[in-house]
This record gives sequence, C-alpha cells and structure tokens, in this order.
Amino acid sequence: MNIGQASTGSGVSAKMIRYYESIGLMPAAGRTQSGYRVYSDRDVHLLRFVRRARDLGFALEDIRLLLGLWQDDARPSAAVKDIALKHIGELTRKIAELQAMKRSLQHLAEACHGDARPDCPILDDLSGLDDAAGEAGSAACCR
Amino acid sequence: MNIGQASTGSGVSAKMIRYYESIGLMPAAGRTQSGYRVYSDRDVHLLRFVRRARDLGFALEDIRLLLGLWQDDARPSAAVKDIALKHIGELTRKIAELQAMKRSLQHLAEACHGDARPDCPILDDLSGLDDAAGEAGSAACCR
DNA sequence: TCTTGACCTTCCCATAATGGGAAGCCTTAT
DNA sequence: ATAAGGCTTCCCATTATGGGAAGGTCAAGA
Repeated sequence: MNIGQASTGSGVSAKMIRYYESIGLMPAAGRTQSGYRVYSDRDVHLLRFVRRARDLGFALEDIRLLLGLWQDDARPSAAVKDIALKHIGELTRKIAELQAMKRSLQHLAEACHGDARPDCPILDDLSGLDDAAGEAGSAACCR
Repeated sequence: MNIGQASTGSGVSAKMIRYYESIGLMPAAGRTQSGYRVYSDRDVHLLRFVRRARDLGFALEDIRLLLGLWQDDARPSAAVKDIALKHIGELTRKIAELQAMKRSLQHLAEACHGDARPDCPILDDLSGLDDAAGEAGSAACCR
C-alpha cells in the first residue's frame, strides 16, 4: 500500500510518516522501483500505536522507548509503567502551571470593568502595581 | 545601563531582550558609541511587564497588543479584558486536554502490574486492543 | 601602560512536532 | 495521449528560548 493509504488507515499524515521514518522512529519503508514507499498492515498498526501514544501526550522520544518495549516480548511491564508514570508527572506539573495562570488571570479579569473606561486592574498588575494596595486581583497572590 | 543590568533588573535574559527588540516588541534600544545597548528604568519597567505577561502564559503577539493598550491612555478596559478572556479560554481548553490525557493514562497505569512480567495494559491499549475486552483501563473510555 | 577578566556585539544553530508549498516524476483512467 | 491525482525530495515557517563562537570593549589592578 502507498503512503496515502497508510496515512488514511493510521490517522497519521503522510508528512509525519516520512518524518517518523527520517528520525528512525519507523523502520525505513520498502520502495517500489519508481521510489514510492510501500507499507504493510503491520506498518499501519505501528503508526496507529504512535498516534495513540501522541494522543496521550507522549513525546516522540518516549514513544521510541515504548515501541522498543512493545516489540520486546521479554519486557518487564514495570519499564512501561515507569514511562507512563513519568509522563503523568509531567502532565500533572503542566496542568498545575496552567491552572495557576488561569486562576490569577480570572481574578484580574473579574476585577476589570471591561467597559469604555481606561482603568484596568489587569494592566495595573502587569505594570507591577502589586506594590500599590492590597487588591484581591493581583496575580502575585496566586503565584 | 547595559543589557546585563536590564536583564538582572527585569528577569528577562539578555538573549530575550535582544530578541524582543528584533521582533519589534521593544523599541530599539539606544547605543553607546561603541555599540552597547543602553537602557533606562522605563525600559526595565517595560521588560518587567513583558515578563509578567509571559508568566501568565500570554503569547508574545498578545503581549504586543497589551503593550499597545498599556501605553494608550484612552484604551477601553474592555479591550484588555477581551484579550484576557480569550487567553483564559485557551488555558481552559488546554487544561481540559491535558486532564483527559492524564485521566486515561492513570487508568492504564493503575491496571498495569509494573513488575517483571511482560503483559501490560498500557501497551495493549496503544496497540489498539480496545477491541479485545471491556477493560476499564482503556484510554478510549475517556476520550 | 599593559593585561586580564567580565561584558558586550552579531551570527548561526538547535529545540519539538507539524504544516505549507514548489518542482518534478509516476500511475491510472478516460 | 493527456489530465488528474499521488508520490518524491527539498526548503521554509512556526514559538520562545538557549548555546556557543568569533571578536570588540571596558574597568581594574600590577
């Protein structure tokens, strides 16, 4: 099958399939005499694996490890779980970071009239007017 | 003051200060005869503004708008609030996305023994064995 | 005055993962 | 035979940041 079919069948764009090959995440595909890449059902299966892992937010380097374990019948499941737990940790950290931003920003936005007048607690906070008064909207209160 | 002092005083690296100048986020700094950039307290204030906005997760293009509003005494606070609300929306979306990943992955990790044996629900899920049984750990159940 | 170390300059490269697009070859159906 | 659509490679862009090299500058001490 051609790269287009492999793409449709796996949900990975042809561009990305070539890229994964170029960085050695995928084995180099076979070629027709005219140079077209040729894929098997097994390749599509592998691509789907990569796509699912991407959907779970794994970095390509982690996926490289996961693929290695997947294809190793003697893998200890602990090795897989380690990678997953590490990733969960990263997700947790990132979520907390974004939530802190959101919280600060929400306080500021609530304090902002949002009308035609120019005074704006959001800009005041960004200006560093934390020092001014004890306004509840300061981002500093949430960091 | 030199770029090093401006960096220390603002918490923005010298590298980034030059970058912000190159993309027009900062006005071009004055120069000494020998070519060193020269900064004023006002510049440091501006840099601090940028840094705080970055800390809140604003993209540089949004910060460009915020800086424009900051320096416009006739700005309507609604314009600022719009930018903030839009960003809150993006944060909310991103947080939800990461949380969905985390939830799926946590289910899978809980179902994984994490020992020396090779069988692993995480790999099973990535392999597309959703089709197999009604395992609670499937990522599909959370998407 | 000379040296030395710390600081500055510009320029190029790298990151992570993805998409856009051009120029040109291949295949297939009409 | 010709057109359409698929494939190839190659280059560029994204976002924000850092690393590092090669070379100029400044300040302080010997």
